[in-house]
Amino acid sequence: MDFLYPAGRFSLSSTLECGQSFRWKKNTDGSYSGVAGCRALRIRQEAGLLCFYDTTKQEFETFWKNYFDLETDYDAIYRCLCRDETVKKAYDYTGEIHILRQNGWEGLCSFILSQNNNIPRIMGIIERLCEAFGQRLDRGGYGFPSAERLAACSLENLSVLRAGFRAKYLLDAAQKVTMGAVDLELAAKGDLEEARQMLRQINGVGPKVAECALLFGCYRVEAVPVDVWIKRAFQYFYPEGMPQFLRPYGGIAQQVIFHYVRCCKEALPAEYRKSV
DNA sequence: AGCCAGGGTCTGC
DNA sequence: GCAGACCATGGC
Repeated sequence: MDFLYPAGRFSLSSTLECGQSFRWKKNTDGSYSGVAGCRALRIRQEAGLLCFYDTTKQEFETFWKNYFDLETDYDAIYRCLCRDETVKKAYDYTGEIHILRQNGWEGLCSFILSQNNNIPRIMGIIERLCEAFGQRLDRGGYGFPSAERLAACSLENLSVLRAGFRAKYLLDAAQKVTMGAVDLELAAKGDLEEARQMLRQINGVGPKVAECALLFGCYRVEAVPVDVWIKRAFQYFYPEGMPQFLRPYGGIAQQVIFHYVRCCKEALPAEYRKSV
């Protein structure tokens, strides 16, 4: 059974393609198929309406509404953020990106695997990770494997992922989460600076990966990951630093700008699209 | 062939 | 504190 929901200014395509989740694939008919947690979904947006395929009102209300963050007042957030010229330009290009309320463990793993890597390959590694160690789902696809399941693996077991040097980082994360040295529930609620330090105990988790895990895995919207694109973009747009008033939603501002400068060739002058 | 990809670690000044 | 080599893999 399908379920329809009026989505206001929400942009499904930008939200799913802006690089915050690696589990959604666009189908030839324009819909998207993906898995979150242990649930598979096909979804499309048409004329402002979100169409959830093969789901129920019940599942929408208890899961997908929260996952797509449809109850947060993004109108108010973007009204504030768009007082900044750069965010306004980016927003006009990308539309209303939501921060997905993804699982913390999945977010951590995803961005450990993202380091020095490109998005298509990250998607492939995560797909193989789920196929090899996750749970097969009724409606097709595979759930994301638990930390306990991965902690029981050896490095050789993970060789099927072809994740390269990142495999050992994944194992260390699985072990520390399983042991409780890293508590992702706490990272979602507690002091942000303490959460950063906790995550950076993990081998292979530096400033950027920690920030991504916090923003995209723990919904810490004040966390601002700085990768090479954001570094260049900020040098160009914010030579004096990001305006203070953006900070409470700095992660959202960052994400809109990230998607904008990557997708729109005119967003940055050529000398800022390559190193410094 | 060589460079790059949503970086991090380790070494050497 | 900071630059530079190195890390696996795959696409262009």
